[in-house]
Amino acid sequence: MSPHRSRRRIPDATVARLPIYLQLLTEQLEHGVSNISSDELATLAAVNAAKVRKDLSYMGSYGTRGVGYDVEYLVYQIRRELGLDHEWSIVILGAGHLGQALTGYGGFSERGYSIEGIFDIDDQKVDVTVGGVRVRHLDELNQVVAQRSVSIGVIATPAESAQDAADRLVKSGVTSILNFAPVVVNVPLGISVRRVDLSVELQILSYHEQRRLTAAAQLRAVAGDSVGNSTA
Amino acid sequence: MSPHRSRRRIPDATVARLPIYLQLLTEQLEHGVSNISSDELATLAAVNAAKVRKDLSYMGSYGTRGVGYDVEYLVYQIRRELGLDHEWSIVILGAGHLGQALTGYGGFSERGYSIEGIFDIDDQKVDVTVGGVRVRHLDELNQVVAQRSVSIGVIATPAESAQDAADRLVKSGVTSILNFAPVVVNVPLGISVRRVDLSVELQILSYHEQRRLTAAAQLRAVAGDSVGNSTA
DNA sequence: GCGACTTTGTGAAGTTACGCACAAGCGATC
DNA sequence: GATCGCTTGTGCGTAACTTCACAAAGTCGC
Repeated sequence: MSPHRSRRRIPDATVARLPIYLQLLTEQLEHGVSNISSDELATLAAVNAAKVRKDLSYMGSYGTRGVGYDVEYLVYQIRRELGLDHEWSIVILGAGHLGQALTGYGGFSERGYSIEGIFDIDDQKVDVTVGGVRVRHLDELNQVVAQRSVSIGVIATPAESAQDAADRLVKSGVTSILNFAPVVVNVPLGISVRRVDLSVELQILSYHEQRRLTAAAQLRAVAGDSVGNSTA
Repeated sequence: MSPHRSRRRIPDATVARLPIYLQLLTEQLEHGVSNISSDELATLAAVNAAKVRKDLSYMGSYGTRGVGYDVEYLVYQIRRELGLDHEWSIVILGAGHLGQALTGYGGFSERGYSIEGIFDIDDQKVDVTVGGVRVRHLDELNQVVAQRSVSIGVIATPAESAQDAADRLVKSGVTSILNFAPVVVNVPLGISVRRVDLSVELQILSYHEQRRLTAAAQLRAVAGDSVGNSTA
């Protein structure tokens, strides 16, 4: 997939779990926990302990046998691996509820993402301040991206404006895009896009709920059969 | 994992993709496209065509060789499989920006999720109307869940209130929980929880951006070496 | 109706991820 | 400083997922 690979490649599945570990470990650190075993971390993350150890081993071996891992050092290593050891400048396009929620979402600044600007095309929203950040007009995007060397853009617009937002981001020089709008946006080669659809997880959830319900119904039907087997 | 399995089990990886297909197909339908090939759908979803065909085959074989798939029928089948052929009643806990964004998010109602209530513990927020829904006090939760037979609860509270929200949801009788707060919540056995951390995808994105940057730096270093090897 | 062309459905091969099981290593205790 | 208990790091078998490749099955034009 990726044409570039430095010395040790970390599996995608592991990369997807690192943020979870990082969050749990940071939490533990705040609670004064300075050492943790793979077993404990596995319980917190609801995964297998061997998986935790293998995941962590991709970053080098930082645990002590018989003891566990130093939480602070682990946090440092994961942050470094994820590129969170320096600030990332990001911009948010769309100052609706979602844009505002993202701006106010502590998880971003907490992890080293600095919101350099939130933009909207609607003059009504421009100049309003949300979460300490003044909303700017979309026309100022290029300037801000260039000046603050922004490399990541977040699309929080309605679906119909998402492609336009993506185009403007690309033109401004952003190289990675996080798309919260429920559409697939087209971008030139070399630009990374990741999509987050807030309703996808809900649908996965209802799929399982659905199965649970039908399974229960079938059990009832079978039980009924074995008693008065008239409905063969 | 799941103790129940009806006739044909659909792989998790496929279930996770079905919502994407559904959304793309619905979009196509709106554009007047009535037939689609696995190849076209694969391009839209940015995946392999064989994967699309295999995914769709788990729901039974609804395509026509030499022609493709009937978009409308496919939409119907996916919806049925995901349990979207009937309405799901959901409640949202937390009326902050995220809760409001979710309430106003078209993707929910569009797919058959009916927001039966949005709740907050803060009296300041209670009785305000967001997205056509009046914010209620958390104390009314049990009543609404019972009356409207709600089975899915969404947590959109700050991290520190998430566990309390989960407890209240479980007590009220909800059996599936979608958690947007960046913490892991504990629930009794038999309750499904899925977590969505808005910053996880951002971290995966910056991981790749990071790698891209270091790969480029290494290339420059190598190029520099071969030209004027003074910076060994 | 027949041949050329298209696209599905799916065995089989290939790839990635998971988890067991255990040797290796570290700390503590006497 | 040897023994014991605990936890890491990882080789390896297995499972899940992806992709290839092609026969089967359909359409279309003549």
